Amino acid sequence: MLDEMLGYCLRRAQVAMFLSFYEATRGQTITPPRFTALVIIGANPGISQSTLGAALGIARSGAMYLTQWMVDRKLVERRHIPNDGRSWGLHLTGYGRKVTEKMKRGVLAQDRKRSSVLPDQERNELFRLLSKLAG
Amino acid sequence: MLDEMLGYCLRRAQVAMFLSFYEATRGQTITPPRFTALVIIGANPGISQSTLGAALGIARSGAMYLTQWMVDRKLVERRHIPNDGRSWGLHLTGYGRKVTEKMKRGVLAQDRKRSSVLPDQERNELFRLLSKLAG
DNA sequence: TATTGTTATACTCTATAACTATA
DNA sequence: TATAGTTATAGAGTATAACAATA
Repeated sequence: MLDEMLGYCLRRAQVAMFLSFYEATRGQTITPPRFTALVIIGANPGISQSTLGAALGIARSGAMYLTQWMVDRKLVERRHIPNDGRSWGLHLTGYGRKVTEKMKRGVLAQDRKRSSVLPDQERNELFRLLSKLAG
Repeated sequence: MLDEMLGYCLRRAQVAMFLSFYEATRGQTITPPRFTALVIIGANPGISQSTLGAALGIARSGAMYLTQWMVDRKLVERRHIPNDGRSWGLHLTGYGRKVTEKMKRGVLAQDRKRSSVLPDQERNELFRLLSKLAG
């Protein structure tokens, strides 16, 4: 009965793709949320912790926890924002940028490799159908 | 860049489908793993805790935790297996069967409803592509 | 008053390891 | 020895609530 549900079918495919992520980041302590956070900060330098949390769908305190993890590893640094003493802007460090770029290449390549069971035309069709479903 | 990754696209679609699950089970404390466990036990009466855990991909102790949750709510009962004093067989109670059947209808209907943004032909194609991907 | 970051605390789910009783 | 269940314990990740500093 579970096989008739699109939700479960999606879940299984997602688990399979997660294995690719895991393989691409083996040995590192990077999880999908951490990786996503690094990519988001890289693409939006100066983003605040709260905004990052909102983008990831987690609470402020969780964003703090996640940010601290990246700061402790010198991947990210907090910089004061002018004209607002409350909030910090998040930026990748030089090291963080290097690590993130390397991970991006690895994760993308592995994602491509795993999804290569589908010819390009089917892969594109899958993207289209998933986007339609996600709304 | 995340948009180019099938893994992330799958994740987003899966989150959207999860909302359907959440709506279908609103007010109950049923999670996907709990629902899955009930469906599996219903389809495999007498299954052992360890086998259930293996099917769900969790450790023995986790299967114990999950089973106890269902037993506490009178959804499932443990029955001794003849000729083996170690293991228990898991069975839905009458009440558990009723609850499970009702949830199955609700979850299936909601899954159908959410995926109805896709015409049947596209929905079937999505199933096919996802299965191919999941291997 | 509202917002940002922070801290304290608790809860859920998961894992590992040790224990028991059976096999 | 090996297996099923159980228990104790610990960890990650999340949430809520309260607080300080700032707006």
